[in-house]
Amino acid sequence: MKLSERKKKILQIVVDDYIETAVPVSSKNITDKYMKDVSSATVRSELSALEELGYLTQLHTSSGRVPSPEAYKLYVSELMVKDKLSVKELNYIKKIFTEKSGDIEYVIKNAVKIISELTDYTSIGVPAAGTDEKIEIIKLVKIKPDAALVLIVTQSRLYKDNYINFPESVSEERINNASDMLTKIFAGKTMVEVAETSFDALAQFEEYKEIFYKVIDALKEYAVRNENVFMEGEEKILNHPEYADVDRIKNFLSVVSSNDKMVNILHDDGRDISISVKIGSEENADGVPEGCSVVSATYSANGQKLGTYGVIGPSRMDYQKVVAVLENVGKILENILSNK
Amino acid sequence: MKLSERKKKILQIVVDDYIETAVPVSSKNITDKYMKDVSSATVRSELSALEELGYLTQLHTSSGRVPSPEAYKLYVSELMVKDKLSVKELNYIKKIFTEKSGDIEYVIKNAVKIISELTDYTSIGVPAAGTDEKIEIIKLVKIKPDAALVLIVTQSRLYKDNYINFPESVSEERINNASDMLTKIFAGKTMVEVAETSFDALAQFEEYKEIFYKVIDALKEYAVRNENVFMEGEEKILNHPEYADVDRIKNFLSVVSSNDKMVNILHDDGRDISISVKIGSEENADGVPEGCSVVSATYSANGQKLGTYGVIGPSRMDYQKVVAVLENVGKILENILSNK
DNA sequence: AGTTGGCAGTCGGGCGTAAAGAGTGCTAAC
DNA sequence: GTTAGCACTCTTTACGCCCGACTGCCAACT
Repeated sequence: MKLSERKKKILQIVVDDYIETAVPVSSKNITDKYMKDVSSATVRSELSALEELGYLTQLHTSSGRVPSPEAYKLYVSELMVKDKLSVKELNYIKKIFTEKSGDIEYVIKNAVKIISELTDYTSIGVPAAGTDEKIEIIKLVKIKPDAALVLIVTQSRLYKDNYINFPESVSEERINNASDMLTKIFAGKTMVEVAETSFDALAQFEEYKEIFYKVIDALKEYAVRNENVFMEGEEKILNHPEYADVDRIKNFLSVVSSNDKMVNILHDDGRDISISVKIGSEENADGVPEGCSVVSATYSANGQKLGTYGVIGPSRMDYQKVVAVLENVGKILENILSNK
Repeated sequence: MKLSERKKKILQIVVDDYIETAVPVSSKNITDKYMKDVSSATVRSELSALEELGYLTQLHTSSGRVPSPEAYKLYVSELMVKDKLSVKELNYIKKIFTEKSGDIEYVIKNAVKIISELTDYTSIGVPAAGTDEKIEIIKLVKIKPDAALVLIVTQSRLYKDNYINFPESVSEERINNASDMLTKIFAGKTMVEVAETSFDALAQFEEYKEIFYKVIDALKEYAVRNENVFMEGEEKILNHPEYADVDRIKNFLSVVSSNDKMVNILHDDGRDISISVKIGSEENADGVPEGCSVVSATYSANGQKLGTYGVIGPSRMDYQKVVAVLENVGKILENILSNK
């Protein structure tokens, strides 16, 4: 079902116009604004054909046409004219990322913020799971007489959110020894492996075994714990006229504020494409709410996946801008992080 | 302007009924449901008097009465019957807090989650600023050949979100030495003090001064960095009929998703009360949106403020439940944390 | 003096009708 | 293949209307 050039052009016009105005597009509107060389009747028959093909729908008999999810897909993959960011915007992105440094979570937080600012949509990010990376260092840091912070360093991540408590005070020396031994034992294994193995052999380390078991528990917890989802501008969805309806808002927010659902939606499909576009529809149970689209990208540095970032908004989304922003943030990010 | 007992009773009835039903309360409704001993005409004159006193308002001449912010204030401080949590709810709270441990941020996250679950409102929490506490330990932990994590331990907090990068690889020994020296130099001072002092004297430490200055920068950043605001259930506001209006939702979300604004609202006023209730109105520029109320409490353990937690929702809020939940979560939390 | 029933007055919400407006689909002619 | 024209459909808005829900006031009662 190849589309004629004119059909493509008209479809592009419909999508562009609908994205801009949020108003169903009529044949007259098309001829007036974009195609003065033909009459509205001609366009009408083309529109009718495009509807037959599943690219357009009508809300009711006497309304203009609205793009279907299929139309958006085609638009993004073939019809859309790619946007370029202004120099100002590019510099802004660069500035943020060179000023700040830190671990992946911090980078993602900033990326999400920038993306939301530049696109004016709700933006989201999840760090790539590092639990299948090899452990490099395990370190216990004594914080209180009877408590220590468990740090796990893998190639791309630092896990630093778990604590262990001891029944009584433990000397710094013991803790340092334990750190060194743990690193020796577990370096080269992944957290998932550690979580799945039983370490009966550790029982031999008499005086340390208690600490070891606690650390293993901490490791296991990291392995199953959900990744943080970072989000910015969840209220921006309200700026769009299709979200004047409270039920839709409710639905949107309930999806967006559920970490599990967002991780699921953002989870990259292993496909090796830079930018993925998911468009919500009734059948598509991907988790993307109907009428919503998610545009996302997975960024890497030195061959290691860093995380997935994206934008969620109405299907009637400014894909040109969004794709441009995601691509550029990605490029700049990967450059900076790879050079390190 | 003391209210007669009957006026108080009627005002209480109006607030109770309005909280329950969200419908303006009429005189007939009152006599039918709550005061069968008098006629509606009698109640009408009382209502009229209460309106005169500023406790009630009418949306239009032929509507029932709605409580004013003043009425809610009086209701919470004098009229309301305190609620008790069920044993099931109490056990649920206890279970969560004994199972989990960790630093303050983790505790707050959990508290906020529980509060939102039990009250069914949007709940929020901010850790108390620890930047005016005395530093106990400064520790640099080598993560990569040329990068270290900066840990600062104060009495109640652990700061663990700042990194420093070195131009070249630095040995573990040097880093450990630096940690020890830094702890000696800065222990007993607060981060705010450190941020305000200039440490020209450090220039003498030749080979360490570079590391020192970077750590001081990190300290300064902690000192000015905004506290995290934890939030749960921001979509729950939509369950209330007064938030059927998109503009109000927008306003609510824009306040709630601004960390600065929330910190401002939650900032405890130094007053030594356990539970604070702020009710939004036009004049009151406290930052609480009109039509909203914030109920919050500041929790401490061992004389040290831990953080402020609360609930934000429509002024027509189930104060009985909310106050009970906040009080009990606080009690349980303080018990558990003090015994440690 | 406080309370009550009754009644007039006000306002909002729901409903049907009417008219206007926006678009389409179809057809006959070019 | 394209076009102008026309009939048809459906939404939106407005208007008028009536009903119901309250209140406020007043005169009568306890």
